[in-house]
Amino acid sequence: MQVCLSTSMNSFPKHAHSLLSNFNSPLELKQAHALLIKTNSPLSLLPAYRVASVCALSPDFSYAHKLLTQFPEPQIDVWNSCLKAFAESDSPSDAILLFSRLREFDLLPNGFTCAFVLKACTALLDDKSGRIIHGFIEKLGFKWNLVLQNMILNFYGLCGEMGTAWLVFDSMPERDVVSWNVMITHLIKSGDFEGAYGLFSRMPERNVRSWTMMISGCVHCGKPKKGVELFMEMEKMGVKANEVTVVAVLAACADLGALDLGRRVHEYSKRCGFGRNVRVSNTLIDMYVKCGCLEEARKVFDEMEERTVVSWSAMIQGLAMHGQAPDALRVFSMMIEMGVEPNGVTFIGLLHACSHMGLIDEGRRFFSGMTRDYGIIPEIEHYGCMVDLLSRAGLLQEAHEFIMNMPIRPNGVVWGALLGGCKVHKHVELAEEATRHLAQLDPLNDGYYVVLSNIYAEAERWEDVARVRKLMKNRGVKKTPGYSSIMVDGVIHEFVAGDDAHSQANEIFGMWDQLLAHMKLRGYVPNTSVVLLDMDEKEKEKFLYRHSEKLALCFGLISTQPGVVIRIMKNLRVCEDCHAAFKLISTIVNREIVVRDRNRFHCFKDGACSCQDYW
DNA sequence: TTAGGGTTAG
Repeated sequence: MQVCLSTSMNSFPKHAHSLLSNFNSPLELKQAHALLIKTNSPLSLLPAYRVASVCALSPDFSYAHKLLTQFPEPQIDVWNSCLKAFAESDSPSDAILLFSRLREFDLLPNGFTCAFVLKACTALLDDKSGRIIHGFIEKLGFKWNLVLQNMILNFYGLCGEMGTAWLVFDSMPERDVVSWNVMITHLIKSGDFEGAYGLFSRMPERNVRSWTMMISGCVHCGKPKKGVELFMEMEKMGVKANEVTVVAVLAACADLGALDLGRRVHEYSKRCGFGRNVRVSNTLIDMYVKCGCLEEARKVFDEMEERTVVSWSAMIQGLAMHGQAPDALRVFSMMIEMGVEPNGVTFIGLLHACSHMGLIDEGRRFFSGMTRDYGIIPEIEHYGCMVDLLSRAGLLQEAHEFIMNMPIRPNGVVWGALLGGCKVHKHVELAEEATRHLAQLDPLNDGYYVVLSNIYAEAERWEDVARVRKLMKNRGVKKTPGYSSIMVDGVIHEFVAGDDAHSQANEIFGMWDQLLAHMKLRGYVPNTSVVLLDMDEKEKEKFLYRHSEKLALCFGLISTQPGVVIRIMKNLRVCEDCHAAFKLISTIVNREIVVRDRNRFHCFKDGACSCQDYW
């Protein structure tokens, strides 16, 4: 053997040594292999671990496989290295293929073997092979291995087999924090929030991951308030938040519009040096956007050293939500100039921007350009944006034709967008058609019945209004009550229409009376047409003056210092009368009023709104 | 060898 090697060293003095021990690529390995064959040297001259790992880098599985099966004195460790590499490669199924040949070589799998094959099964979501490995692990007595058990739990969770995951979890002789965390994460993903929270409450010990998972789980399950509460509890217990925790709690702040906490977390994040983390910055952009602070979002965006397509898309979407379509389009141009490839979400933001500002031609161009120039196939969301764009602009027939010609089946949102346009442009027939589809697609969504009933009310078709109400009652659909909230000194105050339950109700009503007097001097006429109830004018006015957003605004005015920006959140859309009133009030009190409604922002300043009355 | 994170139409 030594002779052969020295012969080869003499023939290829410079490359031989390096080739035989330092190969790092499949090509170099093939050259080294060829050298051994040429010099009649044994394969064992190649270091086994290196063979295994480089084999797995090769797209040529059969070559790797051949080399491994020819290897003298097969060792399970060498196979394991190869299995690991294949499990982590682009074709994890090769790991399973390799595993199936172990028996031919009289090799007994050990715990690592199972771990790597299980990893491959997990990557492939191959529950058949996974079950075989699970059986294997039990048969071979690796049950004591907690890591393997946790991997099995994770595997069943990923395959969506929570029943089996519970069986494994319940039968585990001991569990560590990972076992609990794995169960919680999959319960959240399967939509069982209560189950996940139940486990979280019962955990014997929690680490920062447990807290983070639960906070982000709250956000994903639509419980951002609970997420914020958990974050506070976590802080109280002295658990230090990391980048991932910061992302989770910022997402909760974004959903809640909790600017104070969002700012505090931003400061904390800077102190901890998380500022360079792209995901943290992306979430900060979104948080500031959704808390109505476009300038601060822009500042975070501008200061980023590295931006991904998500950063650009979040900024475009933010500008769209704030009615800054020209800026959104400029940011898109910058993105393209910098060579960042847009994705489907980028175009949702762009179409959203166009739709909210009535930029019909630009919207049409983006819609056709996304496939032509960037190869992105429009999805249902893009069609939804287009229907919204056309319907808002009053092109209702075109929107209808667009829906009829869609290559994918329109969903409730698409017909809902047409219905919204019918409300603005008072088109009863098309509204009825849209509602017929919506009754099939989304029969329990109260919003659509309410819009149709409002369309009839505006046309003074009270019998039809009554008919829709009856339909809602028969189907058990209830109207979501509208409410507005405002945060003062860290406390959220919520108001519903006609609310007199607030401890300062009298001062709130007094403030409204003062404002009303000023507004009337400036030509305000209450727009009672938005009160869609069959009652007399005076009653309607009284009703109008107690809208939840007006109450929240008056409370904001009596409880904050002059000049401070007032931020209000509303769960539904702002009504037309409140919109007109807020424009006037912004001049009377010389304040900026930011209202976040169901799907966009209205920034009232000096008698105008950032939406330019197009919403 | 095991668990957590960002933008998404009305």
